[in-house]
Amino acid sequence: MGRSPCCEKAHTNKGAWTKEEDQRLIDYIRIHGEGSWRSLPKSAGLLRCGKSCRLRWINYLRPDLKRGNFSDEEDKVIIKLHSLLGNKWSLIAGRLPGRTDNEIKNYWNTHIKRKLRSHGIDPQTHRPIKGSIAVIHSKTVPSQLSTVVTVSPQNGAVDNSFTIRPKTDISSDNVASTSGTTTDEDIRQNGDCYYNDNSGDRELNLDLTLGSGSTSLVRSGGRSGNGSSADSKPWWDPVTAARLSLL
DNA sequence: AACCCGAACAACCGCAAGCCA
DNA sequence: CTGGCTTGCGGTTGTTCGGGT
Repeated sequence: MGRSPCCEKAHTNKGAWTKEEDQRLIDYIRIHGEGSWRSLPKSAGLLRCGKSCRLRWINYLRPDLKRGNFSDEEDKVIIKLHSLLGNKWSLIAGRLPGRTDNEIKNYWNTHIKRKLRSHGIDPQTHRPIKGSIAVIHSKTVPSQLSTVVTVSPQNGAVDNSFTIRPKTDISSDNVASTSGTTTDEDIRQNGDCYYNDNSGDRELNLDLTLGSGSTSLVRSGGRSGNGSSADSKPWWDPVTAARLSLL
């Protein structure tokens, strides 16, 4: 069958973009807006593949990009989101205004992976690497529909604990929804979880749902165990949540 | 000064999902 | 429903740069 090539390779430039090419792309998008990437290069007078134009715009030229170093807060958000979502860079990027999936992916591969390993944590599984096992205790308080999870790393790190409770028990403050994508809408529809880090005064409301095949913090059964759905799994996973607190 | 090496980041590639006629 | 086209995503590769020897 074979797919038609995304562009006429013989007549397209590759490699680093020149200032002139950047300017052409910026000017064109300023006037015509984003989209129609396939036809854009020709219309804009660029000898580039549409894909390449899109990538250049999204990852480098977009005016709302933050650029510069990642803050500690952003680090934490990335790590926590990655522990829940895995390599879903676009979803993670959607929660970090001004950051792109490519940027986060690169940052993860070059900085965070190393940082986690140095703390004895496997960056892929977010579990302690053999030899630096954390002890996880959890205590559910049914009357309050909340669970207190205590994590005691054995590698000398400071103990940590946090509380998880259904989001409806708290104020309706949400993290800013920046992407406005279907995913965010799904998140709102499918449920959410409130995450409170007891070790400090910051609270991180991840407000997430997950794709298929991952561990989930999302409600999958009755919150109070009264069997409102077929399976009786808790609506959040304390082990996954515990992993978060390690970071 | 020249070389090597690793870190950082930009860009490419293949694939899959979504859209639409 | 089907198939072609477009767009978006994630993995990977290529390039540049800075520090060490």
